[in-house]
Amino acid sequence: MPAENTRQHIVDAADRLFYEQGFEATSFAHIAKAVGLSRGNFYYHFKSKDEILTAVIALRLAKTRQMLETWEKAEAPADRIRSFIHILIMNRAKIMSYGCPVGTLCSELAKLDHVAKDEATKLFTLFREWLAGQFALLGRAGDADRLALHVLMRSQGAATLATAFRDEGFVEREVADMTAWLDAQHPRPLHA
Amino acid sequence: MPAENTRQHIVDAADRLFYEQGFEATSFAHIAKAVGLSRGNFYYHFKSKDEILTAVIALRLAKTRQMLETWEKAEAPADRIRSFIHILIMNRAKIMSYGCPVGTLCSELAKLDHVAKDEATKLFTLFREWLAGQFALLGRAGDADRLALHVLMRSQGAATLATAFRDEGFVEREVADMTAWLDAQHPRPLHA
DNA sequence: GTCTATACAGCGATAGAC
DNA sequence: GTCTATCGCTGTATAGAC
Repeated sequence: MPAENTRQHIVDAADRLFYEQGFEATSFAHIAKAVGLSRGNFYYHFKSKDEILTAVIALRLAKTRQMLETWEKAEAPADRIRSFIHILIMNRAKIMSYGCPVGTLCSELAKLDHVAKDEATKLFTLFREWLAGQFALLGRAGDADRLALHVLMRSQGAATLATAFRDEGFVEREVADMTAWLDAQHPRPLHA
Repeated sequence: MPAENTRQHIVDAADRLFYEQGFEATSFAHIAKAVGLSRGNFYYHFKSKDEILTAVIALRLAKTRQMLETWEKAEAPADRIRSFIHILIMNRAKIMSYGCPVGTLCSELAKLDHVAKDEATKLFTLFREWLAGQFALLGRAGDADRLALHVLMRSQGAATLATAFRDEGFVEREVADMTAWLDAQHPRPLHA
């Protein structure tokens, strides 16, 4: 297998395992087993576990940028924000088991005081700036960042409680509440 | 030193370290060093790490019940909820470093699929039912649980973002927003 | 580029002296 | 009730054969 393919398999497996088990709790053995590789061969591709983490964060940033670009092309600003909110519905099964991939990673790395914690925060910053951009397009340039943080805050709170209580109905109500809040933030076209 | 004292010292140290470093990342060596005890002697007091975790959760539940009781005695219902919200201000330094002790523990134990995860969720349930009780006293018995979850959700979201962005001003704005929201939920006495 | 073998530190946990 | 010594295992990481 070419090195690039193997490398990608490692990052994909690490991405999933870091999310599902946490960074600290995931060992090389776990990743190696998931990829079907020997532990020793690992270090040909990555010199350390931190290097894998860096690659995982870079992958998540790239995937997120791609998702946001897709929304930018297909939808109107208000619907783009709705798409963001609906991640909670789309991924509710995983969120109830493992929480939000961004929030839980940032929290874990903060506790570990890990060198990559600022890099992980960039995932939040990416959403924050994108959401602010959408609110600006909705005529709320003056408080776009505040509104963006509000959406992020509610998503994170909903995800954390969804994990703790494992209540699917709660997630649906939170999304409905957020959507109602969003509709109240901008003039809706009457012909919609 | 009597066994009960030593046991309490262990639980206190573990409580702090589990919060600051996470459960998985905290070893017996860390706790032993913090208490000033040898690793081996540990097992006289606790048979396993999970047993220490159980004791830590029980301690947190007891401390929380005590705090809520204190508020019940001293304040009016609306002020009790304000006291809850103001935990974010009181503990903002720790929250910016380590997140919310309840939310981060529940999320970590969920990822680990740990046997004690439901026990940790009881910390949330304690706050949830207490908050619902206060909203009921404010004449919102009909949707008290929904309002309680809303307060919990916002607190959790604010804590997670506070940890990620380490922005003290953000915490203060969130608390102000939540307080304004709270004031809109119940009729305020005009003579206040 | 992948393997086995291995180093060494640290983990949770145990045994037994004092 | 606290200690030291130690077990077996797993952790990250390396060396070198193929």
